[in-house]
Amino acid sequence: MSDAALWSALADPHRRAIVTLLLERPRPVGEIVRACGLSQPSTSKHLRVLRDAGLVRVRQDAQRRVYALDPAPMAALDAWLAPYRKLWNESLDALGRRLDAAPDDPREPPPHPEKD
Amino acid sequence: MSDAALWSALADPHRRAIVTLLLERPRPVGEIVRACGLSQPSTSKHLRVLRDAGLVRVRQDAQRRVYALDPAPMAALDAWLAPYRKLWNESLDALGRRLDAAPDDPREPPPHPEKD
DNA sequence: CGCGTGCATGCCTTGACGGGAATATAACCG
DNA sequence: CGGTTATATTCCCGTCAAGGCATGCACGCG
Repeated sequence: MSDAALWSALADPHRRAIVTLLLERPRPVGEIVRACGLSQPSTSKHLRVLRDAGLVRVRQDAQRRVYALDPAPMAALDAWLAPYRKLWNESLDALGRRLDAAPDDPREPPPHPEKD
Repeated sequence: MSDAALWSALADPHRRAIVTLLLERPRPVGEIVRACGLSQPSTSKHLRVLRDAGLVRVRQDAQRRVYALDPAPMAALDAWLAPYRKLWNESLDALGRRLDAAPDDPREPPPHPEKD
């Protein structure tokens, strides 16, 4: 599961900030450094993690390295999330209904927990 | 922002496994322990993290604690992911068509979206 | 009641991670 | 070539999280 690299890459707030930053447009390292208020080495290390996760690609422009977002790996997140998506729609929907509905409606859905 | 709790909760592979496990049905702790091969205390601690992130709810049934998934917080992940979703659709589409549109492209390694 | 079961919590150790400073590397400029 | 800019890498340290063990706690049962 190389999902692991993806999740752990995005688990860090600074890295999510960088990704969000690159959502607007590609940026050179120096700009990212200034934007997220970290030291240049730390930023470079974060960028390395993102690169290893496949989330960003780098293009060399003279001495500068311009980092660009590659959103493709996030499709894996979306795929992982997919089974839950319909669930939370149901539950949010059911919640609103329940708060507003009859006092004695059934609480347990058909799929009953088994086992003793 | 409690996004942090959510992301860090799901960043751990064991916790993702637990969540996936609870996707099928609610389960008591003992069952989760057996399923993910950790010690009971470790499992309980993971469950605590998931509970703090709002991802699971617990129902007491005699001595047993039955954990159930609460997918609602994942909507936040979905929301975060939303801006990228259209991007990766575009890029996947464009990827097969024109990998390199830059006129001055130096020599980028072939951007292979392969998983290892 | 006391005891066994099922789970949570506290303590401790270890390993991974993040941050900064210093240093290395690469590219441009003169 | 030497110097300067822009970024990557290394070293070191503090912090934190994960895991196991021992223990505490609640509940049900005999």
